[in-house]
Amino acid sequence: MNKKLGASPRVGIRDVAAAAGVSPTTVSHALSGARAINAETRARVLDAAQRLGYSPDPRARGLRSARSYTIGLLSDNIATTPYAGLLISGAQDAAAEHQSVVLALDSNGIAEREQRGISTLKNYRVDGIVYARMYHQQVSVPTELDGAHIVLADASSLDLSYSSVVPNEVGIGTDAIKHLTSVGHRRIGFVNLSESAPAVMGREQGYRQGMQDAGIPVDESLIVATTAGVQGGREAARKLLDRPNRPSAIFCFNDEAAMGVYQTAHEMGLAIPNDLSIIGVDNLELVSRALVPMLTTIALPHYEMGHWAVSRLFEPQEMASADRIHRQLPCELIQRDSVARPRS
Amino acid sequence: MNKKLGASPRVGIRDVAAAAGVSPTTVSHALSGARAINAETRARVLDAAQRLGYSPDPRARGLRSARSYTIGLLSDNIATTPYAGLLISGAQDAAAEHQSVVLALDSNGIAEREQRGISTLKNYRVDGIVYARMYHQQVSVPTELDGAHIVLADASSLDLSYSSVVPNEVGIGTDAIKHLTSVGHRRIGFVNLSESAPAVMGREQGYRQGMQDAGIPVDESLIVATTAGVQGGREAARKLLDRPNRPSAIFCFNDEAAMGVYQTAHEMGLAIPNDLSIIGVDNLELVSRALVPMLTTIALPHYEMGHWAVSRLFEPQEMASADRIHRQLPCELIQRDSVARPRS
DNA sequence: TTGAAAGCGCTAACAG
DNA sequence: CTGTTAGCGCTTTCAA
Repeated sequence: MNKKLGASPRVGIRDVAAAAGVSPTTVSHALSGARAINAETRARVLDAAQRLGYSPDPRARGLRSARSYTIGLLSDNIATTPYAGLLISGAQDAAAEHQSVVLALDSNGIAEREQRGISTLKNYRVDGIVYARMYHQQVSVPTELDGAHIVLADASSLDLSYSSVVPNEVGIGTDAIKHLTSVGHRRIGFVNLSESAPAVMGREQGYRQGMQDAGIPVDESLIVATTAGVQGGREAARKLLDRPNRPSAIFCFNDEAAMGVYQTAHEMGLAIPNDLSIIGVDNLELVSRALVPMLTTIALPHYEMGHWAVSRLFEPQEMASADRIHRQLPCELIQRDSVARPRS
Repeated sequence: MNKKLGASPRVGIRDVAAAAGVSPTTVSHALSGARAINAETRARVLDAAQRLGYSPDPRARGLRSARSYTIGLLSDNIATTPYAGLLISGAQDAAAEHQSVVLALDSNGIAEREQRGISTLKNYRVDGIVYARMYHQQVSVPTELDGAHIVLADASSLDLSYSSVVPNEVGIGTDAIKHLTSVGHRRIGFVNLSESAPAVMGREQGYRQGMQDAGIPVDESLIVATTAGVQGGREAARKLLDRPNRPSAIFCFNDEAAMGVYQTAHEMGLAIPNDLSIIGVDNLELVSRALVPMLTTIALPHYEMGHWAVSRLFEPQEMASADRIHRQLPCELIQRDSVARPRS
């Protein structure tokens, strides 16, 4: 007991070679498909490998072929942010499709930890790096990463020399408004953050676009910028609802803000969705399913971003050409119970 | 541009050896401390290594020395569960302290994915495995892992042949009750889950213990088992509060249940904390800070469990002896605004 | 206290 | 289509 994993003398490529009556080279190529092999020989090798439970040691493989079969994932706070961990899951799945694995390192937003993370990834000779953020933001890639094979996830950078994948922020706005106008709303408030981030700008643009698409002139007083968090949502709702001609629906920057709007609506005796329809962004199940009534919201494609980023790292064009792709992924509207047609 | 990471011909042990005027062997030993080296020579080597920015390739190292400098972390849904990702952070930090890295694989609760994860970890020749769960539960370690070097995190198993680390569930209960009784509560409700899990049993035991410690006989009708989720909290609160002699405080199995209790209290026109004090477990910031008033709760030691588990893997005793440690970590009470002394 | 040689498990380069 | 040889970068043996 307490043997090391694989203590039973691991079967190596020589064992398979012996069993199949061929050379190790042939086994290697039969398994990797790197060169043409007689079909029958190949079958014999595959069979032997299977029987012996052989699978190549990625370290030895990498040592020789200058690949590590490992992708690095450098993030700020993803591991500790609700559901953003899905980005990691997506990355893992994509890596697995290429017989690779992901080494996820979370800097927790601390610069020094990021530095160490970069060193670690370099040490482990990762084949590529996903540089990710927990929410869509503009980043500048650390210079220590220069020359590395990098894709940005849930982040974009000023210089466009890295491929990147982010949510379609404008689409989030237009989809939300489209959903609201389609059930009859015309006075629609927008609770936005008072920061300058891609998500903030994009969703506002989408809001304006959506209103325009519905032929509704934008009433600037219906757009209120507030601070992050539930508290911000409460305050913004107060401004929006505490007036004679209040909106019949509110599009919230995220679910947290929406939660604040719920609270204010409750205080004011407004019934959701009949007196006020609400739509959020994030699909934080913990919040959106807990609210009464359950919140209609737009889910961010975390899993998909992680998957796309890693897949991209494996594409030959990414390696070869200078053409970078900047992809915006669509976001899904999750219909629950906080939207209804307006009264009257 | 677009060179591979470390394309600039990486400095190897030979370069350092040349620069320091010694053999590669000496460099290796000077850096690893595996054998005695003349202090001056050693200094020269260290200096050269530093200057050249050398650090050994873990793959080559591992290939020779039968270690991979990699710890595997096999979990069910940790990456996608709010804040449980902290367990991974803790594991990473502990691994870094031992020049290692963690390969985190999330099965998403799918058996087939777990199987593949195990194969992957075996392939990568990890030095040890943390078998983790997103919440404290009883597990049986897959037989495929037999012979591996394993520690359980946020999980325990029937056979005690693996070291494990879990939250002190009983302590959670006694701490909660102690806090409540210390401000004067005597009729304290307990909203528990109707499952049979270590957390459920442990917290109830802690509740009883806490009441006993305060010299208060347990009123069985004050303990109500309900389903998981906010909805369960709402129903349980209804049972507890809709009676003449209602409790002045409620200890909730978790924050979600607490959220449900808040909602019911609101509906019934009960003011928190003055009419009803509430205490939760989990410290889901998204929930506990969002509620009005903010929720007093008990935080689970996710980070610490991850850290402990990996640290344990590196301890020689763990390797050598059959003595397994089953550790219960203390949990911190986070005081916010949902507890006050009862109305006379 | 140090160095030279061998080899971890695999794949690339070079034959045939 | 297949095999032989060499060597990835390091650490371990063995020898001095």
